[in-house]
Amino acid sequence: MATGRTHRPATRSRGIPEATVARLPLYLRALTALSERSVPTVSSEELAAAAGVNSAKLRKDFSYLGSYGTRGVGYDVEYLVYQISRELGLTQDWPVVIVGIGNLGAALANYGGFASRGFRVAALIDADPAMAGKPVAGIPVQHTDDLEQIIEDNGVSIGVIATPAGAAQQVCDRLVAAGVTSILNFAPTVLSVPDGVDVRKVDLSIELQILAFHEQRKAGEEATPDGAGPAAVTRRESTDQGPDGDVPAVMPA
Amino acid sequence: MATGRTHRPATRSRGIPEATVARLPLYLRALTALSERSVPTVSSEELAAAAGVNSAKLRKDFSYLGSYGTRGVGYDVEYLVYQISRELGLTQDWPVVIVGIGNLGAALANYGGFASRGFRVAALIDADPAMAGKPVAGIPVQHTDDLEQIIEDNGVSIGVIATPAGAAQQVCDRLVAAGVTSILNFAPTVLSVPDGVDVRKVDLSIELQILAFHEQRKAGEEATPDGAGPAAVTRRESTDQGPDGDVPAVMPA
DNA sequence: CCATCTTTGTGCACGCGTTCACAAAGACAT
DNA sequence: ATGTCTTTGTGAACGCGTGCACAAAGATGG
Repeated sequence: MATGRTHRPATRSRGIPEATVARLPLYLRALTALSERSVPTVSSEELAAAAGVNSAKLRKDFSYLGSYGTRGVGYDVEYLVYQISRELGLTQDWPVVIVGIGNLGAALANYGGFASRGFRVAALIDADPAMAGKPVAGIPVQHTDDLEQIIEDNGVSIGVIATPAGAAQQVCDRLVAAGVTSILNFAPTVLSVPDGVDVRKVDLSIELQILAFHEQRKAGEEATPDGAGPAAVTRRESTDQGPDGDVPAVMPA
Repeated sequence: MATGRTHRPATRSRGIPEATVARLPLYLRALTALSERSVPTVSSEELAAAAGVNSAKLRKDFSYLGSYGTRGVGYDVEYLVYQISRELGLTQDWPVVIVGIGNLGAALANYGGFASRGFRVAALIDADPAMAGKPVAGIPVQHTDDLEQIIEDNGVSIGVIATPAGAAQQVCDRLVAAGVTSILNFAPTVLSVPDGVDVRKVDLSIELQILAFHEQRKAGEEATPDGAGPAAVTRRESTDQGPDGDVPAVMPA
């Protein structure tokens, strides 16, 4: 998982558990694919397989939304697509601003997955004056000075931060002051926001580090006299200096 | 949270809970910043604030690694940086391949956060013959045909998939067959992998949808006769057609 | 050497999330 | 109308993660 909710300590939003909300987009995607293939109904078992989850979990998730299934038959695909879309708020238009148009910001601006689900890139904002006016993904980049005005003019409530870490908190503060109440943060920093503002974090480096942890564990399984992991892959040389190497830090960070 | 572990159902890897592992990179980042400012020691309270977590949680997390603190004083910054780095496997070199060099793939290749933490971009791979040989982030793009050879030559065990959704599973299968055992997936698809392979997913569109859900909830709080949410922002027109609108699906998906 | 003060490490309780297993509900055939 | 068969919806048990609150440990000063 590349994210971690920051604020809002798992408070059930309206009877719908946070964990369920996080899976709804997954179901929606699977259902949309079925819809395009004109499949009329689907069972919890089939849909669960397509979404990569347990079928009991899926049924319980849907039970929070209401009783939308038909026993003995399954769920009506089109109807469920609509219900989930409505629950997620995707039946309305969400203008979004992206702040920080570097490599990542530009990639996000070009990302098709946004526009296709009710999210409209209302503006691109960057602090570099040289960027101003230059079009990225067909949208002219605007300068940070006009941030507040842009937010207000477009009624933006969702902001995406793709700036360097050093600028993120400052940008965040300005977004919040201008009325933004939801932030998707790609900068590798902990943002502090007032109550009522939601922050979700996407950190590429953290994801890789978690993978590295598990990878190291797999590689080290050859040594454990334990259950003897099946066919331990010995691909990399062991840099270990014993289980308690006391060498002082050398990591560049 | 932009991620969700797919495989490996929360199995404690070696006494260290999955949730703790996911926070270690966060602590490491905060500690690195302290180290650069030459701060010798730090208390659990201070470090927790910097990492944005509860101090009791932080102490419990560290207790899984061992007793690295000194009561009455706190934790030695340099020592802790080393211990966490070692635990995460960052004291060794991790060659990584990125498959799919579009907007996102190119942005990832340029992303500095990788190289700075022991992750080395060993190769960039794309299916478009026109891309072959063209340098991105100083690294020449290679063709998909050579995928297996590249994995083997570089001893790669971590792969990043940034292809379109349609190609992801196929690329995944080839990566796994070639020996990759950890995958970071940016494509909006559920990947199926054999046991022993870890997949982490980063899905930008899902993150936005989760934010939209909470945003909608905030906006709709004006109507609830309940506790009367403080100063409900009435920024967007209510598209609601009653709490149980029975309109058939219209979403484009 | 003793007293005091700070901070760690953890026992414990609580709540959320997951999963099993089954009763209720409806479709469908006869 | 009745019986069978499929699939939903959910009660209940279990396990993980979180946070409180405190005892143990060590530093520091007299």
